[in-house]
Amino acid sequence: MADVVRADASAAQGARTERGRRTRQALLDAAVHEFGERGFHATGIGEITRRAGVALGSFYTHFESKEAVFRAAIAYLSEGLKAFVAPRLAETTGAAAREGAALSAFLDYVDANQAIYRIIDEAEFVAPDAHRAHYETTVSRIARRLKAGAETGELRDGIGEVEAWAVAGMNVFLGLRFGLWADGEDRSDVIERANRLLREGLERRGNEAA
Amino acid sequence: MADVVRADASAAQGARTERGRRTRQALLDAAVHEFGERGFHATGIGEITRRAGVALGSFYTHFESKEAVFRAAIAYLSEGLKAFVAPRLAETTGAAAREGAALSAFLDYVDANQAIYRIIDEAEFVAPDAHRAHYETTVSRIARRLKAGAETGELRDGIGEVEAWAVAGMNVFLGLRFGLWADGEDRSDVIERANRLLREGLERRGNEAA
Amino acid sequence: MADVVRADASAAQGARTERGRRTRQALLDAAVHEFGERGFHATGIGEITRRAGVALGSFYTHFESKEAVFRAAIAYLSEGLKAFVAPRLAETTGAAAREGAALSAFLDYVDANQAIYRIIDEAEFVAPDAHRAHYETTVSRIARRLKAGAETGELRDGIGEVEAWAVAGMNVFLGLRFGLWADGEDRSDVIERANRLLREGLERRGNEAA
Amino acid sequence: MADVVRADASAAQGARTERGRRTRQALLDAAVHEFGERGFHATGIGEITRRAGVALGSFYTHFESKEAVFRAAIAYLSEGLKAFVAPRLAETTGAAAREGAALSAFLDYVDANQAIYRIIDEAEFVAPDAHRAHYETTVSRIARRLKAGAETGELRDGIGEVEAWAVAGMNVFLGLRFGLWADGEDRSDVIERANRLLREGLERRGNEAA
DNA sequence: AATGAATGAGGGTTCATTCAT
DNA sequence: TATGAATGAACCCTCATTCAT
Repeated sequence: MADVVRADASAAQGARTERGRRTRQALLDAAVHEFGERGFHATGIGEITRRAGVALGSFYTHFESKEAVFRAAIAYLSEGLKAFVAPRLAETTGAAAREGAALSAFLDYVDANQAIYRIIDEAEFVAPDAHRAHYETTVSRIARRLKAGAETGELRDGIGEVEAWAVAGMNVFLGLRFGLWADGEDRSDVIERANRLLREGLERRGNEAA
Repeated sequence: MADVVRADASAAQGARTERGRRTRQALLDAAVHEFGERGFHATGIGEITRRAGVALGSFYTHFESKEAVFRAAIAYLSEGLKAFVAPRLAETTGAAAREGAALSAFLDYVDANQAIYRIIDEAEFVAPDAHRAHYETTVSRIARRLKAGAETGELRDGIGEVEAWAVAGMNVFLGLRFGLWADGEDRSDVIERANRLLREGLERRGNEAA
Repeated sequence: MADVVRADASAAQGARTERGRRTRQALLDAAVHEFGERGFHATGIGEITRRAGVALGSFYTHFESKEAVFRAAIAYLSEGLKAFVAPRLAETTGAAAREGAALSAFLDYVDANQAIYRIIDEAEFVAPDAHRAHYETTVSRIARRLKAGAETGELRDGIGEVEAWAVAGMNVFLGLRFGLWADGEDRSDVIERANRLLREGLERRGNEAA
Repeated sequence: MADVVRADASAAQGARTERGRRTRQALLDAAVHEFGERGFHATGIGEITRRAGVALGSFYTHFESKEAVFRAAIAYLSEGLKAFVAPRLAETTGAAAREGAALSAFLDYVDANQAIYRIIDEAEFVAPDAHRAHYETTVSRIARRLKAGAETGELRDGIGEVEAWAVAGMNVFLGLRFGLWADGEDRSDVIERANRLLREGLERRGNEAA
């Protein structure tokens, strides 16, 4: 996710002074919240600047357009997620366990950053390239992990892109249902079940008989 | 999907005469295409009526509002998908095979109705209740099938909502990548791999050793 | 002037009904007045619609943009001027007299349509092509008359574009000073002097001596 | 033209130090170019300062407002023109020849300072008083020359303001067509024709017969 | 039912000018 | 003097919806 399309204007304009950098960050934070709560189309520039505590016109000192903040918001959340998940993966050993850790970390991140769902989903319409780039990066990270697991002999040989997209879809939907729409479910149970599905599949094994 | 929230105006207004029924259908078709191509916000009523070949004002003879056609479009696609998938499931036996058939049918439907992705995804922002209802219905259908598989002994006991959401996510993401964004991949390979993942999981079995 | 660049939207949109035609004309009249009084940049769409007695949005039912009405206004005045001058020329005989009649008619038109100056002058910045086209058409009309005068033997041979531009400039500046900025001067004296300049030039003739 | 309305801030502010004087001049030069290329309304302060190589805020150290630089630009060009034309007039004898020299010099000035047209024309809307003052000064200079010619007996008696405005219009339009919009025409021919028109008029003389 | 003109609130963006450093 | 961020009024245009025919 680190290298999601970067179309924001951070370099092109503004942010020459420390004060400018702070204002830009305030605007970006405000945008993440507003977009997350109301969505891109329902959010006006005025709402972003009001939340950031600056004048309307100041917005354009730091971002080229509404779409530009939106893209900046995607990059911000994408990178935030990556930074949040990485250490949790690092401290986990075992290919299957690592996928469980990834899901677990993802659920935790969603808890604290609910905006990520709406923003990345809405990107399908507002910034299709960034949307696709986000998922492709995500999936390629998963694919890399799965291939590493195959190399150590923990996972089956021949695992590739299809499996990675399947895992990504699983995580995203579980994050939607048990992260964003969480309703008091036992989260460790969710993770354990997802992990078992990934490890063993759904079929009854011979030695599991009645 | 049949019972997705019905907030459209089909019953409330219009459709009294045959002519009216045809106009309404032309508008609905046009809306599905326009929403699918441009998205809800980028599509104007005028574009729908132009595509349908009727005057602007006529739109409101058949639909209460823009949101109303959008909901009608969701219902239309939802029901279309259900009607398309059902017979393919009916002719398949075996719990695992049935999930493969469901995915296969879904991919085929997406091929012919690419609008379904954009419309249902955008519903998250435009008609959140319909969006959520769509997924919950989808998942509950999967859950019912999985439970049936457990009862026949083909699948593990205890399979429930978590697994159903996981399967749904898998299907949706594979449909996105290998249906909507298809790029010449071998589709039967996709289905086979997804099915194997679902049946056996990803771990190397003991008897698979070198 | 009849064939000044026509970039207005009269054909493309609106004006399908009689009511529409009336509204469009009201907007055009209002635009001519506002542009004439305040200029293009100082005039807002709201001022035009207020003067026309219609809602703001209605403007865009009839014109594509602010620039489009401006171009329509140029064409309107250009054609109005031509229609006003033509009969006065028709009833005049003699090449030199005809130029005097043209100036005289022009001064009268300016009296009643002061907007023409500001609108055509401002076109240099707002619609440069229309501006240039206006002058080129004007000049070519003058050139045609001068050549006709040369053919009848009233005017010198070899008169061409240069002389036509000179005459045009003379007329425009006299119109500016003694039409738009008129300050009680005797207009017939102006016309007579201009005409004499055109016929005889400024040099003292031999037979005029003291 | 020297005494065109001076509303610029040159005296009022800035220009205390040598550095300040240089910055002010850089801004004025930049403004002349930008106004000449894009026009008053399409030119932003930021474009002027960028071209001048100074920070945005510095603009207001040297000019009171955008209108103020515009007026300064008018004065600058007006005076430049006068300074350019004067020596060419001084070295010419004969009333008619002097008008030819004036036109010739004007065309040469326009070549090198195309901005003069757009800036002075746009002044009609931006600084009407300066615009009018510019033309009145120009015309009064012409009138003075014509009257001098009448006094020496070269030109007819009774020549006055009307003739001066006519000459001014001629020059301006010839400058527009054969200076600004020049298209490879033979300039000396233009000057000769204009001069002949001024001296002799357009009518065929008796002694010109076939 | 159908038509197309009319409505007006709302939104993104610009830009001359001011301010703090 | 110079800098560049900050300000906020103003403006053009869009578009869902209503209305008169």
